[in-house]
Amino acid sequence: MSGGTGTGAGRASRRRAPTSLDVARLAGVSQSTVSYVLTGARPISDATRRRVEEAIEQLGYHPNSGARTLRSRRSGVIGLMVPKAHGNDGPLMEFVGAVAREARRFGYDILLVTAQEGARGIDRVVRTGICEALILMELGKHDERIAPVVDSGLPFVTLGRPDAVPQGSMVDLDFELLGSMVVDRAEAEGCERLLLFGAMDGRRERNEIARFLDGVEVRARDSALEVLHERGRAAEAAERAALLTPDGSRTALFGLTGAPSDLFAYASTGALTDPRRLFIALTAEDLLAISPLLAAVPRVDPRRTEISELAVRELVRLLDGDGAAPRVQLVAPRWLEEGATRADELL
Amino acid sequence: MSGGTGTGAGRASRRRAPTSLDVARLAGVSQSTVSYVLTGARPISDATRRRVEEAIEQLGYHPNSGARTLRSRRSGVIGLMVPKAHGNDGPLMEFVGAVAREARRFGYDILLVTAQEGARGIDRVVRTGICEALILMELGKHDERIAPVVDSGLPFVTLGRPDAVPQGSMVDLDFELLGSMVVDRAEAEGCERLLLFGAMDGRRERNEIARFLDGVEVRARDSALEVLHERGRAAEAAERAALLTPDGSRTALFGLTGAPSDLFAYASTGALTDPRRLFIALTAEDLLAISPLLAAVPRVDPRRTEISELAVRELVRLLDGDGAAPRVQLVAPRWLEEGATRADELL
DNA sequence: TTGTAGGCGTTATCAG
DNA sequence: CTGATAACGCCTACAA
Repeated sequence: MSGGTGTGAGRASRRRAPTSLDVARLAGVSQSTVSYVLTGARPISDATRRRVEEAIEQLGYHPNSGARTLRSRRSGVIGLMVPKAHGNDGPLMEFVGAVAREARRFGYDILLVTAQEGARGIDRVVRTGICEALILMELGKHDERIAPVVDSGLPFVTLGRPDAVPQGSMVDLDFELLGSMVVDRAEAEGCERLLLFGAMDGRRERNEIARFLDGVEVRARDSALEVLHERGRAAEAAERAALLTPDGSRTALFGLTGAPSDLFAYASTGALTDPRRLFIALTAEDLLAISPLLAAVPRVDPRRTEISELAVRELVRLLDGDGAAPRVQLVAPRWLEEGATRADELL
Repeated sequence: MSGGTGTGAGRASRRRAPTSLDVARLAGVSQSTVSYVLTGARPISDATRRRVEEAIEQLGYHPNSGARTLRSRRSGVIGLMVPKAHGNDGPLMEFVGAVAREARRFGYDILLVTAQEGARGIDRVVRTGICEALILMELGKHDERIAPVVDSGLPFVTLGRPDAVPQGSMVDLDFELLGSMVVDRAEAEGCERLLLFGAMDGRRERNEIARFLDGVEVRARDSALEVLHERGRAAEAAERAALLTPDGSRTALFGLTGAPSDLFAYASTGALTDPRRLFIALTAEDLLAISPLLAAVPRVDPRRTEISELAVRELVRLLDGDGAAPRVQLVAPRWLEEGATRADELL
């Protein structure tokens, strides 16, 4: 490419983009053949396929999205309903990024639908045909936004389950399993008590906490472990745990929700220096990653990336498989052990 | 609505969506009239307008996005290039959410383009006509993804400036101003020294840090303030600051980057208990919001929401105004004072 | 102030 | 295995 208007950094001459007809002419075939090469909806001889692909390459042809959507009624776009960020939105971005990446692997793009738009927003992206499927995050138990989704008949997946919505699939962390895992762990660590903190009892209406507590309860039923709840903050829980723990016994401390900063602060005062009496575990929030003090505490991986990817794959299954039935999939939490539980090393 | 197929939660009968022709028939006008009512591209009498709007309402009509895009070459979609999350992505989500909300205010939707896709991804959304404009986040100094954007001739805005890209607009925090603000503040606080931490010198290649340091340098030139750099972490900087500070004098400590956890830990040891000797300030990361220990420290608001909104409005200006020239807009940082600088209250 | 008609670029149904 | 051709739903000159 010597001179003229090459592919190079020319002055953004906004000349008409090549169409499939241009490709067809260059390849010496009909327009429909080009389409069939692209969609693979019909067998094409290797010879012509090659010619078409060369023409596509040569012209830098990209099929027009609007025309394709209009004709095929498939936009290749998945709507992602994101909640309005509240406080620490790091985890949220992890979901969003993972969803977007995985969607691309299957040829889909992600369009953001903010929670702020409410049911109208869902209605809009669905009725205008912008989105051909939906992923819904942090749906409330009886969310107004579920109606237009179900009404549309489009396939959808919810991340975290509000209540059973039989028309769509669901992907979530297995909070019930997590509950039993925590009980198991506490016992394995030789604890006599398990003290839960993070305002768990105040949030029975939140499904994930209810399920976690169910898991704890069921598993603790045939166990000698005493389960206690702490209304307040982590530091208070830790203090109470220390008071509750006689010499020679041990107490486990577990917080489901994020924001362990006060525990962090409490730990740094040296009040949690006896690992023989206290076993501490948390859910893995990004905060911990940057906090050397809590890096050694066992954490539960909430598996956000896996959940996001699974949600996308499930949606693709619903889109591809014609009469694929919706289903619920739970992802098992995992213990992350980056170090021993040596609270005496916290400082 | 008694029986039959009302608007209610019927069994998602995916019947054909109403078209503008349906609306026209119901309103007793021609199809084009419906279009003109919607686009406002031609004056319509109040009577017919009302009839059309009623028909639209009655049928629940939404214009088909594909058809509209195909015909008008405007998709109403803005591509948002998000970087791959690294560590603490809370700030990232703040940008994304604010961009999405503001875009909706102007009738645009946001499509995610992951950095992972690279230049190919940009090329794709641009050439297929999915996006009619772009917002680029965290572009590298000489980013490969800038070429296809410029080539496309589409309007775009960068958040944070890599290097001058005269074809597009830019919106960013005024880091130079921030530099001078920090120097000013240090002087106002009666400090003799300003100690900067957060690996600033190691990241001269990052434009924002370079600009911040420029601001510091220029402002400190005609000042008695001594400016020092700390390679290491916040805690080390604080320790060094304490060592450097003779009785009766005072040192300012400022960290530009986030992740102040080690300063946090350091503060909680009681090592920073003398506010007469140390003045501490930080950029406001979300981490601080949940950390009672650092809540009282003066922070700089990086104004992510304002920057995001401004970026969207700038893009709308480029899209609407025909020959609107690209420009650079810097947002002034602000001091957040939620409390005095009383390090002795940190614990 | 309103109606008529052509075409945007693709897919998919006809034939061959 | 491949070609011609009719929509998909909307916008917008051109006519009236």
